[in-house]
Amino acid sequence: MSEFTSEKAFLEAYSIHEYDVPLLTVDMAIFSVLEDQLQVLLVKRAQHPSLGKWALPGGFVDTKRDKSLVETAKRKLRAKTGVATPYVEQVETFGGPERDPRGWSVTVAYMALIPAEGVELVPDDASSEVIWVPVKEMGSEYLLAFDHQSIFEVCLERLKNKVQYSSLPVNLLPKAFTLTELQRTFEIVLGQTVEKKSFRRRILDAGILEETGAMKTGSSRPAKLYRVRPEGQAYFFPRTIEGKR
Amino acid sequence: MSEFTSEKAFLEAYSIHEYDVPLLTVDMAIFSVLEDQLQVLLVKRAQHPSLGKWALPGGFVDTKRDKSLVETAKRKLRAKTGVATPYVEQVETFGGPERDPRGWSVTVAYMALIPAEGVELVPDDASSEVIWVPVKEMGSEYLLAFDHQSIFEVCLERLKNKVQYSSLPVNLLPKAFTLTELQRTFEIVLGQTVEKKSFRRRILDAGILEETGAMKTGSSRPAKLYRVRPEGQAYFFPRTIEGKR
DNA sequence: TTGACTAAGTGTTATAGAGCCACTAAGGTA
DNA sequence: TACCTTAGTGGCTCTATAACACTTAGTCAA
Repeated sequence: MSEFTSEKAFLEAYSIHEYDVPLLTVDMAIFSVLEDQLQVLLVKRAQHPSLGKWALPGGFVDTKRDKSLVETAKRKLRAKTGVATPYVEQVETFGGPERDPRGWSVTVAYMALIPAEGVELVPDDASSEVIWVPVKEMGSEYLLAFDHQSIFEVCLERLKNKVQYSSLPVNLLPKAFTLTELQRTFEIVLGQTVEKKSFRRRILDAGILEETGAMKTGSSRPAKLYRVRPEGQAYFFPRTIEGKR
Repeated sequence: MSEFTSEKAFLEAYSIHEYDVPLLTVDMAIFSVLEDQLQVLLVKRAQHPSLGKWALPGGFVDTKRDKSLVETAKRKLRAKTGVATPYVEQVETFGGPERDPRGWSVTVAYMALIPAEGVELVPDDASSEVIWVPVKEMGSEYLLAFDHQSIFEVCLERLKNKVQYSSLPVNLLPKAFTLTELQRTFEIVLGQTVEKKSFRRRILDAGILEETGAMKTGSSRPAKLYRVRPEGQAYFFPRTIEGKR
């Protein structure tokens, strides 16, 4: 039932402030590979609540400018890292009365994958410090604000899961890379080694890469350089990596 | 920076109503199989806005009672169908300035799978009618309120995708069922036939079912009845169903 | 120049879980 | 008792994976 006869009358009388609305934020787990380790980006909060604590980057939707939730996420990411074209994926939305001291709150969690090279971490007025932390050190060394530890764990699990059947890790590498570098990146995210021939066949047969034409030279046999085709950023393989038998 | 020295002082001065917060709702695509067809539950809105239009069931979080978002979803589902233990999965969260005439709004979309038998659809003060609609008729026959058509499509796509590598459709059947009935349910959701032997091997080798001991008799050879083991409600197969060669 | 070293890249077989299809089994019914 | 229908199986092919030894192409030091 409604006491309003027309929708127009209803909307004119409507004010969101009369209702008990939850607080809404967007948080991100931004992953990259540095120094042969999977790392996640943390910020030190420069604002209440939990001022001074480490947290996943995030914040409020700017209802004046953001046209969607993923825009909010990308805006936050760009502010911290300068990266304009990340791989971004919505992971899960968490809500409850206890997760934020300000009351019933909801956060939409995203994860992002970016290449480490050329990224410069920049603090802003919401965060006094911005750092990369190896995921292995999470949980012990760094105590996160709110429920960010469990949000981080969900994002990490999602990433580790997807490595097994998708090409997602290509988004962690620079524009051109060798197959060995790609394999190493997969291994770092997976947490185990993979067999060289199987890996190369899997990637090459998928047709998600193309040769740049250039070679990477070093102290041994030069390696072909590849780049990702547009459709290769989120390719799904017909089977998972099975791992050792 | 913050003008408050302590978090306590900050929280005492904090009022959510000073901020431009988005509207938050929870919506659900509730699926079931009736009359050999995959169907989705729709409600006719009894409230502004979009009064009188068809929509996915959903509504606001009850900040007094709900302890999490999935509780909100389950509460809505139970109110409409009476089903207390559905399979529920969060699908995606949608937000934007245009999707609701009341302003910048966010909806957390869930999908649910329930067995059709024994379900009684009950209207309440938010919905004047509650009906099952075959998914094939969606888009043409029923025009949904807000952006519910595209939310529905995302949920349907997620379901169709997951059928290929998970046991989710077991949640669409009553407590005991035959392998042929299970196969038929998979085929209905998949939208194509599957090969009998492969299907049985796949399901049985997974160890997600157990025999009830009883048989289903009819006008031909009796069939063994199975029930789902607890871990079988969301089992993931090592490979997808490949389909015809 | 050459041989050792290193990392890139390949040939080949084994394996697991899928598809295919014809077969047998067990009930009803005329 | 013959026949129909659906349940359930045997055994083959096919495909993408794992395994592992092998070849190739560069650097570097003697």
